[in-house]
Amino acid sequence: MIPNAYRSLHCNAVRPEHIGQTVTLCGWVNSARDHGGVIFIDLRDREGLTQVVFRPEENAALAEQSHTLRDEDVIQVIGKVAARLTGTENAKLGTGEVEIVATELKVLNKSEVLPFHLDREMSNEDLRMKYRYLDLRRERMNKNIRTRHKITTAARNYLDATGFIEVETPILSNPTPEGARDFLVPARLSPGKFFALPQAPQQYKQLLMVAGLERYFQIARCFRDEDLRADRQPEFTQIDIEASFIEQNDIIQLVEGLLASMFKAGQGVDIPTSFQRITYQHAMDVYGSDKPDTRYGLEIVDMADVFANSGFKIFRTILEGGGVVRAINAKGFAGITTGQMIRLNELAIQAGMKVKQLAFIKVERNAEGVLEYKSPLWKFFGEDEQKALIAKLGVEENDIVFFYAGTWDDACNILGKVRLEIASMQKLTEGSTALNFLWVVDFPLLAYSPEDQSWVAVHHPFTRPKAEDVPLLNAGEYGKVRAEAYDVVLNGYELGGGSIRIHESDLQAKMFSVLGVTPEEQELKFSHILEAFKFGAPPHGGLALGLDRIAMLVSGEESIREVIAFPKNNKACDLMTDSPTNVDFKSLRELYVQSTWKEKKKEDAEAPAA
RNA sequence: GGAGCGGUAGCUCAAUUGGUUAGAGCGCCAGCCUGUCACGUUGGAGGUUGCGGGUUCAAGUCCCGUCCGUUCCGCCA
Repeated sequence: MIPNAYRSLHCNAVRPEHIGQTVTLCGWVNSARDHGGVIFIDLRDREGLTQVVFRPEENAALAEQSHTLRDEDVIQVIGKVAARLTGTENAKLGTGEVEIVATELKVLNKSEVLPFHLDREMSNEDLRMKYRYLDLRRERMNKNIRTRHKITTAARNYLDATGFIEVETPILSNPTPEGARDFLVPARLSPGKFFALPQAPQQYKQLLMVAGLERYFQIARCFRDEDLRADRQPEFTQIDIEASFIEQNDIIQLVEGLLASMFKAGQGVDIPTSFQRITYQHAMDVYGSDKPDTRYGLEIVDMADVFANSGFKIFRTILEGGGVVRAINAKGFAGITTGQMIRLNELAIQAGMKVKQLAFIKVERNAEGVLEYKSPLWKFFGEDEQKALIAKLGVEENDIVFFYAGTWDDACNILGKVRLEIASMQKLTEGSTALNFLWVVDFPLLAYSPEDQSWVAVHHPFTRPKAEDVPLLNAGEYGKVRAEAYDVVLNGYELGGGSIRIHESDLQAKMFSVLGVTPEEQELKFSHILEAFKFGAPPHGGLALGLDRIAMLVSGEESIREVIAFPKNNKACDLMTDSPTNVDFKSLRELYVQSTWKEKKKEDAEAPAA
């Protein structure tokens, strides 16, 4: 801290070495302990606390003044640093061996009583958001905001050191044809036209590669007008990266180093700089998710070989029809409650399960000490099947095995969700400090959308197909084409993702046509990028990391709201500033915009009862 | 758009099967208190139980509607 007229030290900096010195401190009254005679004030600034003592026998007028201090008053104190009386040291404070014997007190600003306690956790989110500036005074929030600063700085430093150049791209840009809903901004000088806020600087960063920048990054604010979640806000921040003359492996190594520097800065931990890599296919098969949490097992096991010739007709028929039979062994979860079972089934039904109940086998020892396989379907299995099943799943006493038989898509989706819910019910990650980073690679390039009755890009339309799969693309086997795309995952959270891009205009045009973008639309919406690719676009690729999620995980929080200074609530409103807000007719008219929104009519209270 | 959980004093929560004047801790205000650090202590103020309707002799509690918060599903290239 640079001393100035307001203060000579931060509160937390006062140490025994200062004993005898006169210091000036500023801050907030954290607590005032008035003993009638002597008064203690804990003075707080952003760095910490120092105890200030006022004694009537030394300065009666000053002591009298100190009686009027209330919590959160902003004050300046001049005083002499003294050792605390023997036996009154406070080991809980960094400054607990010393105190300031005040000689001058200036009240810089009185505070009204706060609407909530700063030193206690709150459950009233409304109130926290309305008084966010007070919420941020709390130690936890102060720490979160500063941790975010540290990891952002670490990222900047790392990327600068590895040759990346920070470039700002436009916030006012064009709507994205596919993907999330855009926030629109009316363009007054182009009547009737609109800008959109960027969902990501995707096209700009690729054009910077065409521009020959070779290595670009940006701490980029992005906007998506979709419904919110604990880890999704309408505006959020990405560490956006793009580089030329690189391959997937180069990006992966770069990002491993980048994340290591960020976790080092934020948490002080050294994470391994070579993460496990698994294919999308493997992730879906074994975890039923493309962002698997590998802090626990509960792996999904394919049971096709066990049931291929099963006497249990349902399983056999599904297998013969090209479906799958898969199982999860929840170790030690035979004590599942009825309520938990109901919840699992509800979850599975919501995820697309066609039957009412998940098939299961529960293994418990009965009163006679004999192992019992309690299950609606155990009796349908032959003895060999039973043995094979037990061996394959490692079934033991107190386990419960859940089955799903159906299409591969449904099995992944349903068992993936069941797996997460069981882990939550069994509290498998409680108290865990594990950081399970991994890469998911070889994503499919395209997925068929039954709603749109067309193929859509799994990542985005600029993603490069794997070279060896291009023949499949040309042959129209769209579902089998894999992409040069990769996601980085931590403990079940997608931290970021990216791809090697298409840099040839003919391949890009081919991709657009597969996606059902007509030549006219291509010309209208993408002519700039298609044209740019004709002028010597280098091979390039990149990735974007969700800074908010990383900050959340580094801080051990469960919502990104806790690491964003001024977040929006569930309805995308800011309760502090009461935004969004109505605008008057004149403002709208200037923009050539008219609202069609009508307030719902109140129910006719006057109407006679029917 | 759908589902779950929640809404009681400024804050955090309690209130049995529907039954007395809706309580506690913290905070606040006032008094006392010269070594506390979540100071102590005595007293006091503070409530449209989110809102509207209904059932009932009686509703914080049951029913219907609605609003708000939150979590999840849908959605998020």
